[in-house]
Amino acid sequence: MRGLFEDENPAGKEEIVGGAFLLRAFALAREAALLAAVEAIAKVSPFRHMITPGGFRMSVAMTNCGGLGWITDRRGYRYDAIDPETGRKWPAMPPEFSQLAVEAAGEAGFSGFHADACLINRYAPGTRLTLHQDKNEQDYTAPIVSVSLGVPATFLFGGIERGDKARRILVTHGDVVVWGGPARLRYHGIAPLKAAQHPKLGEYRINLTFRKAG
DNA sequence: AAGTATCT
DNA sequence: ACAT
Repeated sequence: MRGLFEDENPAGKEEIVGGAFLLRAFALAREAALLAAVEAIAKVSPFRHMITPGGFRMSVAMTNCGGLGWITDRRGYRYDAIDPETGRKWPAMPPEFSQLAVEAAGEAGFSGFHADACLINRYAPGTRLTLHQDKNEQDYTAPIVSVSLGVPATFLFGGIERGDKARRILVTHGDVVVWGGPARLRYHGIAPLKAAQHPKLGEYRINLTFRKAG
């Protein structure tokens, strides 16, 4: 039974499939620090809509922090230490980000996770991310840690092949999804965001995705 | 194809 | 299906 307010979801761990876990409300107590850090990062490296190799503008607005940032342009997908929009290094990974990532990974059974990249995605109503694999990282032994903030979204969690049936999981403010090991290369995405309002983020959803990219 | 168009 |  859901609470009267979306943010009242009780904390808890649920295994989605082998190697993938939903940590409900895991980041909730840190929302103020996380949102302040996102705001500071976006002042240095603003959210922008990147272009896919196919020449399409992504509906999700993105920025990064950490030693490496995920980027896409007509040449392909990759990680780079330099923000192509500013010509400077991505903002440093805030300590509260690193701490959240290692703790969430540990809670899911992946000890010693040290993220060197954090992709920050901003979703407006209607924005989506079609099913894809995270496969631009150097090795796949480290898990992926995905933190949801703001309006609720439907997280799509599929299989190893694109055509595999995807599970639909409602992720709300403060929820964290961690996947690694046998689930590391599973397809995943976000269904078109339904219009809603969040007290702190208005119409937006923010997602922090931590990786060991290098 | 981390996106879009088009068809059932 | 398409084919950066």
